Amino acid sequence: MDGSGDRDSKKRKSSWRKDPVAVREDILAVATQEFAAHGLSGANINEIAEKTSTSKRMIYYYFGDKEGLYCKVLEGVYASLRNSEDRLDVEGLEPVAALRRLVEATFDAHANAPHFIRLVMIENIHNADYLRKSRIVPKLNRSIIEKLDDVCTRGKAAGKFRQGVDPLQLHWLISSFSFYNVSNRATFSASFGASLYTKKTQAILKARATDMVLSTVVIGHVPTTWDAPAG
Amino acid sequence: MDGSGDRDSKKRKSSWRKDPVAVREDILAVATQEFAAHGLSGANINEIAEKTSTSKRMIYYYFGDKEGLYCKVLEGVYASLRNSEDRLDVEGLEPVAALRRLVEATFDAHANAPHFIRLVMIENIHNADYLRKSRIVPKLNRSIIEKLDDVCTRGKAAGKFRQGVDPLQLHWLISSFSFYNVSNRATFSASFGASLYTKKTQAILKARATDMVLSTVVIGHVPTTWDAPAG
DNA sequence: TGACAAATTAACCTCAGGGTACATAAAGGT
DNA sequence: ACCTTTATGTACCCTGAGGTTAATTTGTCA
Repeated sequence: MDGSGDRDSKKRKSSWRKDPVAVREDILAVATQEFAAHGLSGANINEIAEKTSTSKRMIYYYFGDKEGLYCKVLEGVYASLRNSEDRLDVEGLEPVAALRRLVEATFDAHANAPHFIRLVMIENIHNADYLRKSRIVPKLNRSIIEKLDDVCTRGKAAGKFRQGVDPLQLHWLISSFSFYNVSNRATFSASFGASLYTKKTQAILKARATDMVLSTVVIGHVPTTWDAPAG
Repeated sequence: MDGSGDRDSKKRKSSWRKDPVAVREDILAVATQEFAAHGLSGANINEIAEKTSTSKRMIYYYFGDKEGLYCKVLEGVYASLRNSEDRLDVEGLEPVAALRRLVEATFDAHANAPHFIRLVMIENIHNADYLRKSRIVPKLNRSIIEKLDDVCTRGKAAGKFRQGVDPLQLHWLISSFSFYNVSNRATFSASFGASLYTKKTQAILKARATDMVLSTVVIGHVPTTWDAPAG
């Protein structure tokens, strides 16, 4: 397991080299894990330091204090979710297919970004105090709304979407089940069992939620997923 | 405002009387506020003590330690949400009306129970560790599922609901937007502005979400809320 | 090659905050 | 009236964790 660790430890032990970028990233990666796991007050700077390959002093050197570190972590996860959204190409698709794709992609993106979800939960506990300080995050979120707006505009123009459909409200709706599905998994399972969290049932939930969104937005869309035998 | 506070202070000052029930409730009420506001590790026992009309010593006397107090707070808010759900009489209504009523009531109940929402969020951060220890909470949650199950069964029997409709999945869906609407208000507003959180827009969101649920569950239901002019 | 800045280490400081020890007053039983 | 149990007030302890000081090494540019 430590076959190649030799070189690394040599590097760090007898004669360490400077590598500020790697150190910063190392700290951020560990801090993301820890803040996501335990929250702002719950996370422990000493533990974060131990899990990095550097020392506590470096955390303060690069990030000032605990809150500074937390802010950078927050910006990091927001940026990384934006990336996964931006990779989604939806402009080329016909409006209904585009909307379907957007909903499914959002559902999946949330399911695959538990750190993001947990940090957003934590941030909500803190009334978004740190998010509001960030100058980069508001920009990040614009792109998803623009995508939805584009789809809605084209859908209405084609006579396929209802006229009153509002991109922001639609985003609220799509986010709600995508987010809740991950954020409340623990309490939901504790209350009602884990039956909704098998791979199979998750696929069903996604399909039904997607179908449901389409049936409110798309004129004449008839939902069919519930017609399948239960479960 | 303190016209009658005189008697109370007399009671506590010169010759205090024993009143264990009131003391316990006082502590619980304050602790609910504080844990909901700051989380488990974020809440401060000294501050809780200061905000009660009793002392820190009594917290440990009645609740053992911080986690013990937190558990009781958690059970308290769950119980109080159950109450608001149980007061809802839905058995007498025709299935479609009953479902509509259930969705609207759930939306409102969540909107009016911010403490509950925040504590559930906090509990999810802790992977529902404390909720799982509770023996009373699983019982509490059964009643809402039973209500939904009753409505679904009647709806299917009347040929109005799709056959595959599943009460637990339906509950997941209804909870998702009801919960998210409150839980993520802070970050959502920070990202996209607070336009969705006016009284008027909240009513619209509730109506549209309700309409959406009905359109997936009820055969032949045509959603109309989006047809209104945007906003 | 030596001064200067940037990066890093190790040891230390401080105090907030969870938890306890001990004394004591009120109620309740007999 | 006494003893016991329950309830309460005061003062204190002490560790964990956020943050700092000061010295050391590495790189860089005259």
